[in-house]
Amino acid sequence: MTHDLLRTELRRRKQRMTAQRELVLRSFLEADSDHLSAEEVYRKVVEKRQRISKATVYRTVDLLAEVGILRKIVFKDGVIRYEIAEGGKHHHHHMICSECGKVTEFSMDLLENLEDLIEKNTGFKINDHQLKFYGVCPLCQKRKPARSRQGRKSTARPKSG
Amino acid sequence: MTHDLLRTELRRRKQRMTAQRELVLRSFLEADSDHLSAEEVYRKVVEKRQRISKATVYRTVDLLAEVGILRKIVFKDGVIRYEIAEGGKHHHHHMICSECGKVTEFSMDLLENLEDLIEKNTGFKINDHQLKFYGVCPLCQKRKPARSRQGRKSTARPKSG
DNA sequence: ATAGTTGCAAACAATTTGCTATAAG
DNA sequence: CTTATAGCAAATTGTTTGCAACTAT
Repeated sequence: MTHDLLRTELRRRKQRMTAQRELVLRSFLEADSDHLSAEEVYRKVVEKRQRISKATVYRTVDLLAEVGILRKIVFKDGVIRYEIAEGGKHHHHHMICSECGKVTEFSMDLLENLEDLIEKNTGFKINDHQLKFYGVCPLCQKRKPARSRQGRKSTARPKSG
Repeated sequence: MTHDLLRTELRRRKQRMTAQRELVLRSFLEADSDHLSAEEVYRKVVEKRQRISKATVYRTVDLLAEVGILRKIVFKDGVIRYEIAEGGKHHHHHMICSECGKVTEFSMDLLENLEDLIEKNTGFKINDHQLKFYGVCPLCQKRKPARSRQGRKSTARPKSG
């Protein structure tokens, strides 16, 4: 259970388990979508009529990432998101649709071996890797058979491309 | 020549070649380091005692990316950077040191085939992919043989981890 | 009791936007 | 001349920080 992992880690660090930390963790466990930004976590907690501040959310996701419960991921929009790390489970990767912003996951072991190879060749000590594919999902391909010529920004989110 | 490519594309779009666009493009061509943020481009231009505004830099890198001359990349700090796309040249990838922030490139064809495979399996139309390794470079490994237990943030840049 | 934690508001950083003056074609 | 573009400052967004009031342990 991720909860216990957190409690244990907090004890080791002489830090405390609080209602807010529980709420943030729970947001990820219950989330239909992975990849939550601090803002999204905040909204989820508030929607449940629980009390929390944004600053606490930022501090908590950061803490959970340090402890290894969450993993930080950033897509091209520059917004920092987090996802559950799920133990040392095989890495999954992300496919991001540049039209609708939908993120699809897929797993691939492949890169694990690569880490070792690269460590040997470069002397880099590798802790993490992230592979992302950017493209257009099947649905959006149907929606937009022809591409307009004017440079329009993605309507999926602020910024990005 | 990248310049001509830009001129041609601009003509097609009924847009104009300006001194500022030239300056931004030149910043990338002359840069010792790849991976420039808008802020960095701005500083480079100003250092050369040329006139430009930040807004123009932001608009221009965006334009250059749309045209395909630059490619957008974002590391875990959430800052949007750009690098020259260099024609359809084989992708290179990035290894980011979490201690000093240094970025090392390496190339790997491997993923090109993968794109096709994934397109077939998922129906996604893939335009781009990015692979990043996060770790500690050889130099920093020597500097910091033991890791401190207190959660300290990277000193390399604002934000990040 | 004693630190660690919260919330708030203010600070900061990165990026975008509205508008007028300017300059490219 | 006409319309795209630059510059500037103000607005937005995402994130961090200082500090007094709280609350786990």
